[in-house]
Amino acid sequence: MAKSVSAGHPGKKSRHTPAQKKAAREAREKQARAQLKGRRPRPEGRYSDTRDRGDAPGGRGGYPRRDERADDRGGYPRRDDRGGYQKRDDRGGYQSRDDRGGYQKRDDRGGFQGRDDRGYQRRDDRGGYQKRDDRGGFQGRDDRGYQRRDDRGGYQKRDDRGGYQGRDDRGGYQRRDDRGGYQRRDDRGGYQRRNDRRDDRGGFQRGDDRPARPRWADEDRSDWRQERRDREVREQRQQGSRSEHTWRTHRDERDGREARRGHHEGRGWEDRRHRGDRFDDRRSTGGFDRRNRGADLAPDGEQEREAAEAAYQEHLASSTKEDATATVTEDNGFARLGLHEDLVSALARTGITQPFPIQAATIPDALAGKDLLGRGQTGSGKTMAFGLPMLHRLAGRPRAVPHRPRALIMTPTRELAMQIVDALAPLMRAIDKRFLLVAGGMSYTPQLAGLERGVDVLVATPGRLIDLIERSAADLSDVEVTVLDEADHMAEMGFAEAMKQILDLTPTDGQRLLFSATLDHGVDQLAAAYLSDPVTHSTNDVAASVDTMEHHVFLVHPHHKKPITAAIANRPGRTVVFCRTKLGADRVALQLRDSGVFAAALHGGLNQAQRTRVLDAFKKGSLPVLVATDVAARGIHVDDVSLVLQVDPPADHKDYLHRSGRTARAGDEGVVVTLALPHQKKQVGRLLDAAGVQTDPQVVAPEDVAVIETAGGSVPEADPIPQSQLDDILRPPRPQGRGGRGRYGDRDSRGGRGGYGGGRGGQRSGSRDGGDRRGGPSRRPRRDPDAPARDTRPDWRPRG
DNA sequence: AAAAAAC
Repeated sequence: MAKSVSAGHPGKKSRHTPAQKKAAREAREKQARAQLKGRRPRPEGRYSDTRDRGDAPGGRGGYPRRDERADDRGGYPRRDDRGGYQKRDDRGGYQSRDDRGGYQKRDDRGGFQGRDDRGYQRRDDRGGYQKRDDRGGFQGRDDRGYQRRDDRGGYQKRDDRGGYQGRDDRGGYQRRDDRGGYQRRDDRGGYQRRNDRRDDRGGFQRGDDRPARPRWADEDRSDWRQERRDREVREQRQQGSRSEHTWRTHRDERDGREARRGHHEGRGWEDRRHRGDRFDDRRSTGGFDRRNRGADLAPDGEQEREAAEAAYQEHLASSTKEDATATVTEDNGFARLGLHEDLVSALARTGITQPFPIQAATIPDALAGKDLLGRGQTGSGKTMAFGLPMLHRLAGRPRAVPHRPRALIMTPTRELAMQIVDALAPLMRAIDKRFLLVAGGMSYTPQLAGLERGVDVLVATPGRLIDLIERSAADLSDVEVTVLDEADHMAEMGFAEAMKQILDLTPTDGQRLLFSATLDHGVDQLAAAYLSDPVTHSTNDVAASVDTMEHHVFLVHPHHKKPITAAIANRPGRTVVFCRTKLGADRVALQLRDSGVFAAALHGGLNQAQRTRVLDAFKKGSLPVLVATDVAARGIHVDDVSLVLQVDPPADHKDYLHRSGRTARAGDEGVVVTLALPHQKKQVGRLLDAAGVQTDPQVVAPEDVAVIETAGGSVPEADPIPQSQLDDILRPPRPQGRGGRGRYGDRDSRGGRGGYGGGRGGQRSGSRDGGDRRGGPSRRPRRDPDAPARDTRPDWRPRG
């Protein structure tokens, strides 16, 4: 633990002063409460109190922000901007922004200059918080523009547009990628960059009118296509000559401002196209089509809600096994490990009585409080391997103080986080602990409210957690156990920084459990920095050596890829198809549907509701084929995936193992087929070697039915799958209008809830906390009579 | 190189 990097966080040390600590907490709580109520906290006496407490990052000092903002456009304004989450509810976003003079102020304080000035520096010094703030500041603004439009336009719009939304969401990420870091520096070349930026700046105006009604939203689709063609021509011209900048400038001068606007928008569009997926994505998810079919929507909405409810009930039923009566028998392996009896019996109720090898190996050490480096395939039971000791440690302890979770589980993807909550929820209820999922793409409200109430176990993805920490909604200084799941993924570039930031905020003497499928460079570093004297455990099996897994490599001609893919995927049983890119996933899914194989894409470009719904449909079985990017390669567990088809070969052997690990789980049989184009043969060969797979590539043509059938496939003969069938999956269940809020909470995550949490907590713990929930404000915890009662969504928040 | 992760 001495190794832990605490030096950079002197604030942490200072927390031995109880008085300070208390004052800080009180101020924080007060502020958080105020935020929850959508108003600004009152000044609390001297400035310095609040500001000291803020310990700089994010400039959390509450009150003076407003004024200071004009002077120093540092973290303060940002916080204001972001604090808007509540206000957003109360008031229409844009308007109030204008009311507040938000834009103006930003102009005054030279927001953009600030960004210009600082942008470079920041990138240079890369100070975590600052950079975040800044990036966030600008980015957030942009994103929020979109977002807010979505929020306001609400539900319907999102419905109408379907895939479109995804595009917005993705815009955020992508943009961040583009702008952030080295990449942007590389591609932009000063000029272009500056152009972009100028455009962005113009974007203030744009920010004002655009979100309200993006220009293109009013355009006919054909115009779009025309415009797109035009742009393609332009692109070609630009590529042809290296004088893009000159050309642009010239054009701008020639056509004047109006043209620049057009240019700007065009540019944005081009950008998006370059990024790969927008257009096709939208097309494949039928956003526009749906928009044009608006008339269908109203009745569909009702159906959809019913369908979702049904799906939800189904989900409930399938995750309600805990009801089964079971007694803890003498040979219960978990009892022998010394686990808390409530945990053991809760496990027994779900039919789990014997630990998997990794569990048997790690649990004793974890119970002993040691730091742990666990290496094993997902599917080997890692969730319980860390979950059980963690909960054992919490069992019988007093409830966590508000905002200060006792245990933290970090995962690289939202899906994985949900999955972990699903798995651990019954156990946490069994020992009467509150838990909360904290992840992006979902509403803040329940997360803030949950933290406000106090959460014992926090399951989180990094970004949102940091966000909440910056908002002072979460404080990690009471964390006793930290779990990093899929640590190899989180040690990757881009994630690592966030992980370190988070780990630095947890006490150095806490227990840390790190799980990773592979132990390579990044994980080494992370482990060395944050684990003290760790015990290493590995289940020696790599996925490839699972003897129930069968591997094939098919060498295919590029032209044959599509029919062969369809023939392989057209099979009984669940199939996961992996693609390298989001665009590829969308395209393959579309092609499969065109060929009569029902498939849907899953990737990070979809909005969270869609992601959840797609995955849920796949789990439920209503969707037989999932076409995914590597978002699904790690950790995601779906029963009975009998085939993994890699349309694009994985990037390296680790990815191969991760991907193939989606099948042949828990002793099931599974087939892994990798398609390789001729020029990829060598690469795939190396990759398989590294993965320890022995398979001779076979040359396969569409006629080779016998070969294709090795995976149980057959040439599909069905009609193309209509878009509507996909829509049925993607479309959120909808509590229409504001009235619907009660049950599912806000729109953004409602879909996500649809199948996932929905009321799982409600259902199980209904008898326990239902009253509380219904009781609304009057039954809120004493200490917080003002907490919003709106979160009636039972899951993802602590029960209590 | 792509994907993922906050707004």
